[in-house]
Amino acid sequence: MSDVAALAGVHKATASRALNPSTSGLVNTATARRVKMAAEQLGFTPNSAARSLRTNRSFTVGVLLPDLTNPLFPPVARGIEEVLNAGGYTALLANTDNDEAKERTQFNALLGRQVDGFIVATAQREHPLLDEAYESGVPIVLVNRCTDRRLFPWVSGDDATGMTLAVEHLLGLGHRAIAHLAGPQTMSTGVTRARAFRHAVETAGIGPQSAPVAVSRAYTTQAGEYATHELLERHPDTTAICAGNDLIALGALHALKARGLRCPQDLSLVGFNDMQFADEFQPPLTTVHVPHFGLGAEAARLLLERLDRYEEKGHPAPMAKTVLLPVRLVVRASTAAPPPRGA
Amino acid sequence: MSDVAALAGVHKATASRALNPSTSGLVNTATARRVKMAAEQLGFTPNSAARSLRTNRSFTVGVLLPDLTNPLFPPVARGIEEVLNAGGYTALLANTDNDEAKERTQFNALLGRQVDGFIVATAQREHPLLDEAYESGVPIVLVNRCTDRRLFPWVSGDDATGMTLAVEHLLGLGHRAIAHLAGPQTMSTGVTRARAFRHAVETAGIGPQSAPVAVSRAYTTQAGEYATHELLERHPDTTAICAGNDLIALGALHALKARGLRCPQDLSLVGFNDMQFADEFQPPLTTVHVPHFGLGAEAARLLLERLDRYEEKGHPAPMAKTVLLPVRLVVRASTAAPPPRGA
DNA sequence: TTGAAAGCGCTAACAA
DNA sequence: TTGTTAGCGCTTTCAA
Repeated sequence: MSDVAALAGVHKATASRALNPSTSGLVNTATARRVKMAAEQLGFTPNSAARSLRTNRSFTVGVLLPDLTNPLFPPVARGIEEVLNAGGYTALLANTDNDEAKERTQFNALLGRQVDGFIVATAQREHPLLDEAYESGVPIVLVNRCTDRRLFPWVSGDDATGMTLAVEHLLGLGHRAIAHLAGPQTMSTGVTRARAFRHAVETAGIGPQSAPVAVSRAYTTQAGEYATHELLERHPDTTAICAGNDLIALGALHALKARGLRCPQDLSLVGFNDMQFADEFQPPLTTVHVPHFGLGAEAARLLLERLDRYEEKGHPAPMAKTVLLPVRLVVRASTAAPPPRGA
Repeated sequence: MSDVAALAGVHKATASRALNPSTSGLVNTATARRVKMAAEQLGFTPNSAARSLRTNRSFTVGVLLPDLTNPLFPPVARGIEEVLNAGGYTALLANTDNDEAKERTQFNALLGRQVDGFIVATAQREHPLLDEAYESGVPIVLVNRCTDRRLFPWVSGDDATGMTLAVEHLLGLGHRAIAHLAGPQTMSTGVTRARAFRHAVETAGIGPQSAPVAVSRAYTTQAGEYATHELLERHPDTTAICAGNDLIALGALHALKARGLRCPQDLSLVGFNDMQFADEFQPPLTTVHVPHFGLGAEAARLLLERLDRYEEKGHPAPMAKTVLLPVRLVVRASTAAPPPRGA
């Protein structure tokens, strides 16, 4: 930087001002141009560590994900990356594997790296770490899941509408014995979708005994498979299943095969999320499409907004606003009319 | 840090020494303990920007990937993350979308963030950016793909053996008209697998006319589908296909369906990589399993080694060593004996 | 074994 | 509009 200043024949402070978009207005246009030329010529790259040290901002955002290997999250990460990069920020991804201790470690490591804020996709309904983080005042935006205490801005797909769409689709096909394979009830997505399911079947005049809810202990294929067996043992007359997400639905598919049940001829199945390759399952899965890239992008936008206000006016009262992105039902081959009665 | 030093009753330089594992040997054991207690008590986190500024190292590594959304790369990223974190480093992931300009931008952005080195999964056989990077001396390790100029250490699955396994499996089932849907020949994986294919069929005494190679213009479902149609137009008597990767194989599956061909009854198909959900395809895909997590982990290990040597003795002659991890064939339902002759 | 002091590269308050 | 100066928090050389 001194070299650039020297080459341009100005003081390094002036060079700094010229090179920084937010302060380049303070400098003579001609001088600024001269400095930029010099910087270009010398291939100057500002030292971000020095800048961070001085400004107390790293232009870096920590992103807490359960697991990059879950096909749900790469699109979210891409959406976040896209918006953050455009704003001059970099995302630091960290996987927590749904492990509270690991999450704490990652969170602290990220804090040590002076991240300016967090985007968190790992929220549980009760979340001590997030409660503490709230007290500390770090800017945080939640994506996909939220905590019961609505402390932070939150971006999600419109789960309730999605589940309603799924149930109505099944109803329209003639199903009257519809079950829900709910996700874990420790997560907001698990209860929101289950609640919407109950409301939708009730509205259709279907009693709880014809619309059982089984809870899968995780959003995984394995847990979904297990829960399906359990469900069908107790409710063998079920003709359709709404799964808490696509992985649970995939597990259900496995369970059906194991029981010699055909999908959709014997039993219809609807997933949730429309994750990558859901259309390659056997049969291709009818599911609720959630715009995951958009979720990430919007979450990043909210955080950037907060970060910029943070910079300008100090700590504003954080607004725990909710952004629900629209979802739609994608009908594929896993749903059909129920088998004829008594078959 | 000054606070910690004060609480422990020592100078901040001593505190620094006590807290840093590599210099804590220089300090009295009792003093060191006292300092650590104080740090704990105050919840002290060292400012990484200040450390970076002073030491000229960020303990950060840039990772260039084509696209996180391609199921190949999340496991690689996880392997990298695991090893890097254990060594006190953080990975900065960047997606290039196979776009040279975007890659350059990302690379420079990462350099601006003072990364200590790179792990690159985007290598093309000819790669100007990597040539320049080599001149500049930044530590770099290649993963999965490599350049023709073997400038950097490189970690990959044993593609040649994998392809041989695939061909031998097909041969064993009785196939004598085997085609290869090669990946782009601008990438090392594309040519290595194609070369191994040619060698394997030749060894089996099958002439080139019975073992055609069609080149897919990308490692995507779409490109694979297109290439399959092209291949089958010209070689309708093909009874088995070795695909350059699983996405190409998936495209082939689509093409077969479109042409009214059944897999594996009419045509057998082998993929490459054993990506997530390859076992959910219709039919479940026989493919060559590549240990992607291991690839990432090993690449990170090589880079860390280089980085540590770098620190200790200045710039050593970089060794362009190659590490090939073992692969294995996973037989599923997309391969079977060829249809009876004349059928 | 510890303390003193300098300085990494940048930005921002203040002065000119 | 530009220059001067101080200092962000840490590490490291040198001296004690």
